[in-house]
Amino acid sequence: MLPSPGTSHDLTEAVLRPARGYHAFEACVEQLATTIRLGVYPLGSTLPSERELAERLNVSRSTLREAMAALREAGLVETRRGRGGGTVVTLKPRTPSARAAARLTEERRHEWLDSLVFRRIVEPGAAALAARADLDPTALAQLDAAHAAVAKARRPADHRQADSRFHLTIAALTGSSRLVEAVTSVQATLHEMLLAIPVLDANIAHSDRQHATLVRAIRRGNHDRARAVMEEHCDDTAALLRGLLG
Amino acid sequence: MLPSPGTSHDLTEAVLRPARGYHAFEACVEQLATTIRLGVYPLGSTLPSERELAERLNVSRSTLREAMAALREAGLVETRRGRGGGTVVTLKPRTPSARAAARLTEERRHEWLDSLVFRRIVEPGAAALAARADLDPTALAQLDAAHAAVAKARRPADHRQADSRFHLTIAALTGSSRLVEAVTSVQATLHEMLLAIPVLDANIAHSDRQHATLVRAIRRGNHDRARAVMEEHCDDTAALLRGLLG
DNA sequence: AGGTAATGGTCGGAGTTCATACCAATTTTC
DNA sequence: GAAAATTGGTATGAACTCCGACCATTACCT
Repeated sequence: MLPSPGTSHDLTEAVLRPARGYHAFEACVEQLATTIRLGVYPLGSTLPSERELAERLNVSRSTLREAMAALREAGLVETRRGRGGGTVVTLKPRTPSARAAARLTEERRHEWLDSLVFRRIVEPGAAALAARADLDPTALAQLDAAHAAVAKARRPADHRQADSRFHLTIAALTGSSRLVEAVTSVQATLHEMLLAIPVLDANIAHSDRQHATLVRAIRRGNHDRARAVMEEHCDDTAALLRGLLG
Repeated sequence: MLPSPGTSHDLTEAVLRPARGYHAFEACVEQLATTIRLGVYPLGSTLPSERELAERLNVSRSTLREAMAALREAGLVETRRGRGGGTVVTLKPRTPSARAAARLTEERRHEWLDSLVFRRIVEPGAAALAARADLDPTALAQLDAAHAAVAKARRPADHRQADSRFHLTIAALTGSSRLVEAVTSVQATLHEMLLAIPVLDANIAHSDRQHATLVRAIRRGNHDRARAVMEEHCDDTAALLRGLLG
């Protein structure tokens, strides 16, 4: 579906996209698994009830239940019945490892690189917007909490999850649901990519410094600075990934 | 575990989105109608064959045909059988008019405003990226053609379509399919909004000047300038719309 | 003129998804 | 301890979607 690079930039080719990529079932599995892996629902937390989730995802409960069964079978969650029961996250965050950067579809690779490009636009935009908004104390507390979680995380897997949450939190601060959607999607892909490469302490330290600078810029309302820092942050990650993934 | 649903900045609330908004049939109608109204397929042009469209939209031919039937019934297209036949666009571009800014769902209004926010991030990003890329002569020709079409358009309806195409063309120049998707979506919403307000010659002239500046910046590879101009362009349109739509 | 190819039009069975109702387990509440 | 409430578990039939094969029409090509 993706035109190979160099193909003519024909509008009609570029604009028409799959009207519906997956079946509802797959879409649910994908979204829930992503949500869990990104740490939106951390280890031990309880997901919303089936009925609520079904409504939220705009899917029948039957379909949602099939998705849940898949997650259960995959070991991401466990389920208890009865009032006060529900579905709890049991997945331990996966530790990044340097395996399997090979075995990549050309299409997949193209998708990944495209995500990096898109990210470099969307996330700096979100950062600038967050800096522009005047944030209420609650919002600032969320930002600080997310930032502290990243800074405190010791094990690489925890750091990875906290990092995702940090970036999602910034997007959520803007109050734009479309932005949140875009960042979620971008972070999901990014998460996949980062699992395929080795993690270096130096990279983490560098990243943490950028996070701190970013938070400062957002709190001060310096949107140009916030954007610039986030751009640099994205560029650094992208360079790392492009280098290691080809 | 789940914070109260009043917090608009809650991650778990913000991240979970409908896994699938429409049925395949509706999605097809929507996308095709949008594509036509945005002028990707101008009046008199022939759409791709049903088999090709079905594959492109990742939908069975039966479903696509139902969508086509809806478009036919709505008067957007006409269909002829046999080799050399196909489906041609018959919709005359609608003339913007000052009606029906009333009768807006609160949700709808929220969606519209959100689109303006998202646009202000995505389109300037696309412009900057297009300026950064070194464009081959074919690409430059497409850019110029799209620009010339906007500048030449006399009737408001034609201008509106040409404007959409111009913005889509810039996104397409970047070669990023995710960006094209984002801009398409944003332009579709924008199109709806602009149909609900009166069009002023002064606005059009102003917009045209910005287009010219933008094209110049892109051709020169001045990405900062390209972004700044596009930001201003978005801000101006947004201000107009926010003012007239409340 | 006749054959070929490309197009839309039609049909039927298989798989998904949906909506609804009801059952079962467990906690909370009184 | 009993009732109520909330949660997951199950079942059924309707509607939608998909796939594949085949038919009908028309233009192009030899």
